[in-house]
Amino acid sequence: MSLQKNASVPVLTKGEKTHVRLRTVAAAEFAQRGFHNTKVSDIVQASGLSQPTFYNYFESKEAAYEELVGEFRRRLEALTKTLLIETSLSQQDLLTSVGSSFLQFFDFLAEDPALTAIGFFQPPGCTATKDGLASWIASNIAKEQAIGLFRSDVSCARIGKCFVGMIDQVARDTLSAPQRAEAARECALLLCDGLWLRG
Amino acid sequence: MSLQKNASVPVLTKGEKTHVRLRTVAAAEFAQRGFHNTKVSDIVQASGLSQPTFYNYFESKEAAYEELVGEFRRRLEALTKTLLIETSLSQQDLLTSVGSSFLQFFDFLAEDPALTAIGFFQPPGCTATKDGLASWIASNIAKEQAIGLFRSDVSCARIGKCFVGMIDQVARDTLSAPQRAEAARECALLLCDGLWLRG
Amino acid sequence: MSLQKNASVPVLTKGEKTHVRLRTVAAAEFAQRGFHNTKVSDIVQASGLSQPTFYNYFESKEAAYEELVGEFRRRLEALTKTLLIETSLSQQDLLTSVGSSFLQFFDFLAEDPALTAIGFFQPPGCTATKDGLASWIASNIAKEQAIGLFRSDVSCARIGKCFVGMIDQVARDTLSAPQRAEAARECALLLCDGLWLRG
Amino acid sequence: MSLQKNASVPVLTKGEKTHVRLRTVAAAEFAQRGFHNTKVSDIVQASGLSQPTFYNYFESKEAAYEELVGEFRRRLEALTKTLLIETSLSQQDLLTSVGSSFLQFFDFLAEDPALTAIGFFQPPGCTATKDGLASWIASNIAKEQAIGLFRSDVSCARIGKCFVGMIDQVARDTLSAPQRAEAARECALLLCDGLWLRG
DNA sequence: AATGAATGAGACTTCATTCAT
DNA sequence: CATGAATGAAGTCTCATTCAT
Repeated sequence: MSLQKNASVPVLTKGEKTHVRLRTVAAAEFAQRGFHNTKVSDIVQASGLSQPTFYNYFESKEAAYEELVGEFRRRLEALTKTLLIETSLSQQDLLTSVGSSFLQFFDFLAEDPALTAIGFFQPPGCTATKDGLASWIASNIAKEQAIGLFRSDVSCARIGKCFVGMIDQVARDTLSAPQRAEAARECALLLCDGLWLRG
Repeated sequence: MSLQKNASVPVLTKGEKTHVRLRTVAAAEFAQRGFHNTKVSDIVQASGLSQPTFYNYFESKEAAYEELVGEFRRRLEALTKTLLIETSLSQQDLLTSVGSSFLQFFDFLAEDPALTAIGFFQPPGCTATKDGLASWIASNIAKEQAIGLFRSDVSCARIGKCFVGMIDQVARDTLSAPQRAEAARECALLLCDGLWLRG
Repeated sequence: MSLQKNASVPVLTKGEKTHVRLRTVAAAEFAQRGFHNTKVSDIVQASGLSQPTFYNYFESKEAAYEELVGEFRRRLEALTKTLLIETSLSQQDLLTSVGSSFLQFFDFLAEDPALTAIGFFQPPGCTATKDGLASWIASNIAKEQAIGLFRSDVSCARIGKCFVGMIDQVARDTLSAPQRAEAARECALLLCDGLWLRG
Repeated sequence: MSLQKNASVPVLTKGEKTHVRLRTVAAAEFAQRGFHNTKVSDIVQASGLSQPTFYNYFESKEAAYEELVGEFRRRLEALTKTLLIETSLSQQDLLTSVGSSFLQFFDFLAEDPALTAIGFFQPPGCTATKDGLASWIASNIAKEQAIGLFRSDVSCARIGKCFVGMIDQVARDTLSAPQRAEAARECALLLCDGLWLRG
């Protein structure tokens, strides 16, 4: 038994545990009530702590919010990076692949609903997050256009925005895993195949 | 030419003019700063009026906001109703028609930017507005599916949401008239034709 | 037909009628809600008039209130003056006479309930009114003590206050005419005969 | 003598002391100016505190007022309960006993003049307090009538009201201890013996 | 005789934030 | 590490009152 072993188990000091608790509770409160309608006193009360303690761990209410939004964005960016398609595919495989991308976004957004609400759906942060996402996706698309996967007569930026818009509206509802799969399939179908009946 | 003719010109009383001014200024302030960061004192100051006057025309700050949001939604719903396609079209004409719908939405959203910000982009009202729009569009789509214009293997509700999501993200930027035309064309292309290159 | 005749019929100008209406409505509103909770806007709304009109007839909200209180006090003082007993009476007749005084007070207070509420039961005016009444009664009592009608080992001022206190508490409830008669009889009994059983 | 002894001395925390101070000052201010004319800013200024502090200890201005009125009523009810006469007495002793009851009320009302003003003399609470007192007294009287101490041809409710009315009017003036004794004696005389001279 | 329109002055209440312990 | 206690700074809303017509 080496000490190494303990290193893998997260050993949190009391202070770190408090920080985590505050972050978790803050996320839940912000998600439920929105930034403006959440009071610091709500957060500490739900945490069983006092107000000054909150300020031991966060510069301000706004800083706490930023911290949460920032965390969400980092995760989202990381995910997006993994979704780049790097090789040519058949149309059928492309459909599957795009569907998988949608699904991974939907799953990601469903994973931590409070954080998602704060980072993706709620003002004041949601706009910037979506702009970021749109540009990350656009940058993927640009590469995919370059290898001839996608049409190039629509700008990658535009496609990125449309992609984000679809995700945004569709993921707004809380969806079960099968519902997410279905939604991803339909979104892919729409985006790849287009709106109308084909002969 | 008799004085009668003036009867057709809207003659506003002083009070009505004040109401209009307050509404206009309030819309601008709300649009610029958001609901929570707009103070009644900002609005009246920018209107050259006193605070109590505000309360002569609106129940509360919130009521004023609702009034503006409501107005926006009514207009948006009316527009949407006019965009139903009622006859079968060739693929080419359909593309044009869908493009025209996008364009009309973009033009509408650009027409009164302050009101649009409040009703469409800003919390707390934007979610409900978009849900409304999605359902109005879905109801159009359902009819269009029924006459065989659009594929039916994706639910009209889903298509409505995707449509709204695209509009939302694309219209977020302030666009000039030609930019809007371009954007509408591309969105239509994407939604009708799909993402990839066709042989 | 002489013009004299019309003199007996109250011929009110439009302005006088408005004044009366405002006074009546104001009395009702003040009585119902109290001075502080009655808004000038309540009064004029209930009168079908506008706020500036109120100020055509009263200096201020407070002045209107004073006018009503003053009117009540004048009537009450006049009544009290008529209740002086000027001749010696048998004990039985005295009881009747004191009972009659109580009854006249109760009837008076029931006559115009709104005005009574304002002048007799409600602050801020009620204290002064009762002090006035107590002193008017005391002055009657003094004379009645002088002619040997009442005991003199309790000061007339004290008796006046007790009298007023009894009236106040007993008349607080809205009483029907028979209830008032009964109340007056009991009060007289108590005040003349005393609290206990006599052999 | 151990430190233990201090345990019997009420040790108030800083917060409790602040609460007490605010209550005391609030009572004085309310008593002096009345509820409507007392501003929270008056109270905190006279307490050397800031406005938010007031709201740390009371829900609202009204709640603070209620707290004071409630305290007064509780004390008054407790006192009244002790004044029930449970044994038969001679007329002379009864007079003394009733006089003592009056005196105890007068002393009680003089004890904490600010609280008395709020709970007993001032609107909006005074009416309910007096109704309460009248009914508590009536309930004593009922028992005293049952054992033949008092006449039963006047209802205990009526006697209760008269008793309260007398207390109310007589105690209105600020009286010194000897004046209170004199007042109590005269009131007892009046209530027991009646108004007129006896042979 | 009456009013549409406007306001000065101020009250209550809230909340993020800090100090001293 | 944690908190009891306190507050600066605002913000919404109310209401008696007045001006100009």
